[in-house]
Amino acid sequence: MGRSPCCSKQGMNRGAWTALEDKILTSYIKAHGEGKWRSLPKRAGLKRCGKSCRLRWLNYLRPDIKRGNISGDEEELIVRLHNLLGNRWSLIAGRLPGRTDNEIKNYWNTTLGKKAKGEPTSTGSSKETSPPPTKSRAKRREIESKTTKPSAAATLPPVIRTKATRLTKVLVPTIPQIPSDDYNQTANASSATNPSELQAHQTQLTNGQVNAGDCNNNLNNNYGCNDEDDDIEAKSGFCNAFQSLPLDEAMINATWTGGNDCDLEDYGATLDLDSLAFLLDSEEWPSQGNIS
DNA sequence: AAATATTACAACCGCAGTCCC
DNA sequence: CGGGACTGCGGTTGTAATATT
Repeated sequence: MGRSPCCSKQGMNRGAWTALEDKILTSYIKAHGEGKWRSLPKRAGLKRCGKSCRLRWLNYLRPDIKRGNISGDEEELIVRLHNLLGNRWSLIAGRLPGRTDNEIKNYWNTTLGKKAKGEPTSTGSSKETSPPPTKSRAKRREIESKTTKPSAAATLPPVIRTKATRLTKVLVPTIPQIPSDDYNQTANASSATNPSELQAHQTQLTNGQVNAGDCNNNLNNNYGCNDEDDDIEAKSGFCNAFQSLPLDEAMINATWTGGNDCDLEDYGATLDLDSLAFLLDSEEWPSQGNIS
């Protein structure tokens, strides 16, 4: 497959965007909408590659972006989601309204990743922490690569995947099969969902009979999502996680109650920070090995 | 005040999935 | 069905700003 030449073309601007370029891109997208990134620069009169325009828009210029000041709640959620999902920044970002995958990724790499490793963090002012040993970045990388791998592997949860992989296909992992008695018990405990439907759904999941579209429909039908423009990709990712769930009582009760909105951050309108934190607190939340 | 180190984050790179002819 | 184009993603790099020596 051919790769786009992107910014390597002669005459293309690279590096930091100017205010003028931002303005041109913003006004063009406002007038014509997103998409067709490859041809967008030409049509908009920008000397940038489409990729660069897309990135600039998604990570910086979009009007709904919330910038800076990641709150404690958000930080905690990022940590928990990272424990759960690994470096799938887009999925994590999908649960943090107004945050971009790039921002979360940067925040993790500069702040939270160090915390997770038990290193002193520079969050806020670096004056607040004892001065770190003097190392250039290259030296630090060299040292980290030699020294941190074994201990990090022992202390950090295993990362699911390192390569970019979209979740448009539903992978059905080995799902811990719930004994029917137990299942009926948990299903009956739910007042929000029909137990027989749930059981049928789980059977489908176990047998690999549910694809992303079905899952999408189920989300729409059962969990209050109605907007057809919803991000199927994010839902698919959600479906993957959903399929891995043992569907215990806490999950059924706490998470899937109905709602009218269908934003990415709140499937079923209850996946707000609190409920998601509750969800992640569940002992039954699957290990990462079940998700990939 | 100057030099050096460190941090934060915007931007780029390249792979992989999907679309479409 | 095959292959090129397009798009999205995570990893990595470049660099301005800030802190430290």
